[in-house]
Amino acid sequence: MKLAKAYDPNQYEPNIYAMWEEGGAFEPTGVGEPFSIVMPPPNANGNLHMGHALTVNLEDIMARYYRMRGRDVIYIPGADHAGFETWVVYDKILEGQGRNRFDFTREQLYSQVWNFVEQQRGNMELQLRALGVSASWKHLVFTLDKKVIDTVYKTFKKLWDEGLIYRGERIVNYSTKYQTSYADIEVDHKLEKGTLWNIAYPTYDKIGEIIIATTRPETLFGDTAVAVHPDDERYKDLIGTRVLLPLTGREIPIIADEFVDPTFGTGAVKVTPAHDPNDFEMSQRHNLEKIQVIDFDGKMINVPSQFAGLTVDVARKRTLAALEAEELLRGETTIEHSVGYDYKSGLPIQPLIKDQWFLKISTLAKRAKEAIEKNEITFTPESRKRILVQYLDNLRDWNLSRQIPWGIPIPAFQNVDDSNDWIFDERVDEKTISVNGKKYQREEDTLDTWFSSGQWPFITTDAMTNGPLSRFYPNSVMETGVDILDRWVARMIMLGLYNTGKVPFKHVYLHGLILDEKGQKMSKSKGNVVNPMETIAKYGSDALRLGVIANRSAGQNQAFGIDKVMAGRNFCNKLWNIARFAEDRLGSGYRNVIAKPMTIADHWIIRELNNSISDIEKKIESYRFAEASDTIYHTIWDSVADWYIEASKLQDNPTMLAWVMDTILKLAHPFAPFVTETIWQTIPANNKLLISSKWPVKATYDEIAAAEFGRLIKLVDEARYVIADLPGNVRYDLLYQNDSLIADNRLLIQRLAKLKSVQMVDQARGLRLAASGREAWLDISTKTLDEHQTKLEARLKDINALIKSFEARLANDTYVKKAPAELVEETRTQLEQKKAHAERLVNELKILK
RNA sequence: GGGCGCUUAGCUCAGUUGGCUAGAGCGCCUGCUUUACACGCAGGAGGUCGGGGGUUCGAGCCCCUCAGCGCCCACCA
Repeated sequence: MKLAKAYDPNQYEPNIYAMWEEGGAFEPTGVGEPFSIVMPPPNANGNLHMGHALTVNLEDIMARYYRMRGRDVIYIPGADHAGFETWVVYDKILEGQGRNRFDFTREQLYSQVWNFVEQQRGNMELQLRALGVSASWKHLVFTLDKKVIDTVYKTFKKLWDEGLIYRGERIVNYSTKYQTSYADIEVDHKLEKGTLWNIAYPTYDKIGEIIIATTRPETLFGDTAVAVHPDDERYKDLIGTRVLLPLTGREIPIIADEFVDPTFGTGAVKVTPAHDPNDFEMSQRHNLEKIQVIDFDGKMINVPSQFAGLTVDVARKRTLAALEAEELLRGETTIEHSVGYDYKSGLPIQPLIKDQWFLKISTLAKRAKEAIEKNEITFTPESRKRILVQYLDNLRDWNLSRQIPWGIPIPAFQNVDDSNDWIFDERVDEKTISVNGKKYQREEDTLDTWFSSGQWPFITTDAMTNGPLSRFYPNSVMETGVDILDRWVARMIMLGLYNTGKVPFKHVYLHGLILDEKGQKMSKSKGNVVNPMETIAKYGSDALRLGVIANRSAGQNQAFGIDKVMAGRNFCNKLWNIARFAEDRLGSGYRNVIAKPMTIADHWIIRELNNSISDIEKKIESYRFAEASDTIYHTIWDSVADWYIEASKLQDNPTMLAWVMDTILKLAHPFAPFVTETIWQTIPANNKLLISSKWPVKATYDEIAAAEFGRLIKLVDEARYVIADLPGNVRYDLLYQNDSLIADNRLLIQRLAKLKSVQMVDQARGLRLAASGREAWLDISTKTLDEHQTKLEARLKDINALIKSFEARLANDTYVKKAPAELVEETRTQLEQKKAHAERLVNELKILK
């Protein structure tokens, strides 16, 4: 097969992928030490974005690398029903149809969304294939698969039986837009300026008054007390008395509670148990009534008729106006406070009282913390470990209930005759069940998605049932975004330890966000999203992979630059052209890939590639992917293409060229899987797939020969550098005396340095190549030499500066004594070399004078 | 109120336990129809590593401090 001049990725990628998949290359071999990565499941219903591209590319690099290293690798793909996220999308569709969720039953909605997701699914999986993931499709898990639900229910039951799950009336973060409660973490807190109003509450005898301070006057209808600090002298006499709640005339008590900060506002605070978490807690302590005045749709209830049905904003204005009319406003101040917003709709979150299912978190969190502190799980970057521990320390009980139909139903039923009698039962498809002659009604809420995705590592590997994949639990690495460290990683650790007694994974690698070119977060609303599929169509999948991982360090947010992708595309083309060169030289019959070095270039390239092999191993294994990729790029481009290939044009050694090809294709494969496999397939001797072949091993070489070629490079470099400075575009003769390196490689040096000739002379003349220190001169005229004089002087100045700094270092006794002997020795050698170089330059300049 | 991160070439960023004569990609400048590649070849310019102080033989890296930018967590009305 004759390779085209330029690599066209789109022509090959789909076929290559199909070849891998059909060849079973993604399946674990069952041989070797297990290595496992579970993909954070992308939303089944959406398109992939750049963040996904980064995630799966990093994961796939590890999967391919360890597979080639002989490990028993599984990379398990997934698809997420993305409960609330998907629900928001579907809710919009309903809205567009002029309907809402209350027009349907839970079953109807569930099956509608199921169908909707069904239509979209597959799309995401095709996109993952385009990204080149070597994932085991056979083992793909969808977050609503039966085995997921079964395991989740088992976990729920276990927690229930052990008393860790309870139902309680609590203040929850409520989205009035989507009519569901949120976890604490789903609330966006924004620091903003607000008004603190002082409002007078008349004493019961209407003679005095107590002034409270509040940012939410509209909730006063739900007040059931006024609280002051027990030690506050100002209010001491009022404690235990009653005040009249403005606009209603209802009598409420003045209570004393340590919670109140006497220095804030007026030192007196209204207590609204149904709409404020602190007030709720006070109400528990003081046995206060809870009156809900904001309904789940965000409108006022249980208030005087002129306020009923108003939205919160309008109610606030009217309440203030009414208070004003009654002359109860006592001024206002501006304060900065944090307000919770719905992370989806951007509307304020209403703290509301609701019966919800909670998971007691403290024992789970404590265990997770211990495992992390004992380094049973390690982190890249390491600094995130502390953040996670801190998070676990402050975690409160987890609200598991969501009032959305798209999710896993909570398997709980309530006795219709005894509201306190709840039982666990998995028959969630039935509205009512009867147990022991009693009738039970099902819970209509669903579980928070993170409750099920928090169990992902042991669900996907069937660790609970000891299935064939259970050897892959704990997972080797969990790779995901820093942004879901607490909401996902923390929960996987807690639930993993709880359920299996083992950590769910041994290492956590966290990548940063991909920002747009200006450093802004990519988002649909800003319209700055770069679609990875478009990038692939334009530059190829490998180019995207190389571009997206380039120059990126763990945990660090970084802008996406198309120039890196273009560099990746160019690299693939370089690789392609190296292959074309090899094809020319080797024809189609070579199969011997045992390195048999003959020339000094051969020895040198073995040394270079040997170094790269260990370097890349070290970097991948320590999660420094960008550095590993950079090493491959420069090894192949600089060492192989620019030096070795150029050298082998004159001194060819087919077995070596074959070995070099073999080695670089393997080294580059995890980072550019498509182009390397494409090339591999053009080599007839390779009847196997590259993806399934073994990682390259080092070859033996002669150090002296390798060093010789190193010196040749130095000479050529200097010749090129000097010639580039000389005027015009002239080819010069290189003269030498008594120099076997030059004598043995005359033609090679001539070609590489673009010289007219390389000749041995008795009498030297022209310009000595002073830096490389060889007995070599460029044969240039005195006139040209003269013109070159200032350049020489500038170089001499630089070298003298270096000499001075080396000398100063060596003159320093403590340096010589304290620095490692090796380093001191190196400094001495460098000094000698620079001195010799300077001396040669001085001689050149003398000749000119 | 706590916590974290960033500040290195014109731009986007690397830089592992301190050894640096500070790197990459892109951009820029000068040459090149060299028979694998212009998605290329050869050469080059460009940095007081945010400011100040300290530790050390030696600091981009460690410590203190100041400034600017960004992020996360937190139930103070």
